[in-house]
Amino acid sequence: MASLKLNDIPPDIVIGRLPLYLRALTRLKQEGNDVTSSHELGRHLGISSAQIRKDLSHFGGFGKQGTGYQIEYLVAKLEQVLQVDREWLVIVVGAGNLGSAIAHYRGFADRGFRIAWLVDASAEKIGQKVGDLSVHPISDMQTIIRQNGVKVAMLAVPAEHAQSVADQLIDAGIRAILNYAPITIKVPDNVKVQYIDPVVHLQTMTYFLRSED
Amino acid sequence: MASLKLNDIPPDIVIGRLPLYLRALTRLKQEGNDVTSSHELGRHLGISSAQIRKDLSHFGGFGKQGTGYQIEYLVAKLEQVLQVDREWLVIVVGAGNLGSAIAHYRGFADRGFRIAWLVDASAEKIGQKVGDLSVHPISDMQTIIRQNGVKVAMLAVPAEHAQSVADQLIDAGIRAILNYAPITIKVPDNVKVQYIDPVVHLQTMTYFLRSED
DNA sequence: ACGCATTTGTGAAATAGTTCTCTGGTTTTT
DNA sequence: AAAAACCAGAGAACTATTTCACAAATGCGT
Repeated sequence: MASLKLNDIPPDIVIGRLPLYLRALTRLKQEGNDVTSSHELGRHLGISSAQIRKDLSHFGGFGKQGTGYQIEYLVAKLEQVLQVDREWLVIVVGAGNLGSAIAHYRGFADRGFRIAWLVDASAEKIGQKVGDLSVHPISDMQTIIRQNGVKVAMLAVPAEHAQSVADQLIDAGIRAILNYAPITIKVPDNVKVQYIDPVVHLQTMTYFLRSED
Repeated sequence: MASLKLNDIPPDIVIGRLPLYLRALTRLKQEGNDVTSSHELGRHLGISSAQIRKDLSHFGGFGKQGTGYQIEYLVAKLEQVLQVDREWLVIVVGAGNLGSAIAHYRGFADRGFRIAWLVDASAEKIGQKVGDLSVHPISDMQTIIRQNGVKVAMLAVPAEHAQSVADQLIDAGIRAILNYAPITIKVPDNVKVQYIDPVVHLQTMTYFLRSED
């Protein structure tokens, strides 16, 4: 297979920046650019050029001295590194306002993810149409995951149900959970979790809202 | 004023964890606990106890040897540090699926924020009811911000409009922007920005979805 | 009253991450 | 054709962050 050349073990924090590089590069491409440099990319992202070069160097030499990076090539490489050079099927748990908004969002498709199922616990939601999807009962959740080999889930249920739903997801084979519930969940080492809690971001910012300028 | 005792300048990364501590503490309180320890809190959050003690020590000694932390007291202190011991008025820009989901979400109120206005650029949305709010025209945005001294905004517009809307927000007095658009925006030093892009989180996780376990 | 188990806060040590600086190669300008 | 401007990659230096380890304080059980 020899899928990916690692010059050493890249720190997690580096992995977390790669999607940002990918996003910025895609935009630069859309704007008509064919090549870019660590300096230009850094300017777009508010990151030092040295950091970008160092980050990329963990995965191989993608650039050319004097020229910079061929955007198309670098995008392909980063997609390969992040394994989004394929399509991941995603199941969304919770068809409330948030789950529905996720199901409607058009921004997943061209970045490696297809929202393929939406499940909910409440009887009155079952069968309802949300965008292209119809809401499935949560009792079918594990079957859907197992039969389709789903590995990625988004969790948009109330905090009090997040842990038990996560347990069921993992039991059925889910290995990556994007958790919108404002609570830390416990998962085994072989499962990844990321969190989205807008209030955490807001509270981080209000800390700095002291000075009068 | 002498509002906050700082033993030294706390790193930004520490500030980013305080909302997580606050969230976990609030939950512990709800579950009927009155005191906790750095060890217990760390277990809930998947963080070492030493880190929690070190983080808190930047703002003063909130605990008691042998006993731990009085949750109510620590919550009050953290709210004070983060300045969420008051209510921040928030304006949401963009009344699409995402903006609407934000406007409906009940989780802001008890954590320091009140979603008070929802504005949108498209004529057909103006006047529509979204939860308790009605959609205002984006032409009123700066007036709303100025007249009410709004400092915090959430940005839920398409990527191509994010920068220009941000510029207008900042011009009107906004000092903290939570940006849901998948693009990095440029802001002056005295403005804080945080980003929420679910795809970035998903792509970070798929990197690790290599091994078969 | 005393010993033992707990627990904080903290300086020191250990890790981790970022920036600097230079080498070698490329492109553009004159 | 030479000079000047660019640029990636990488080791070294530097800075930041986390963990360790321990003194001092508290509460509990006997």
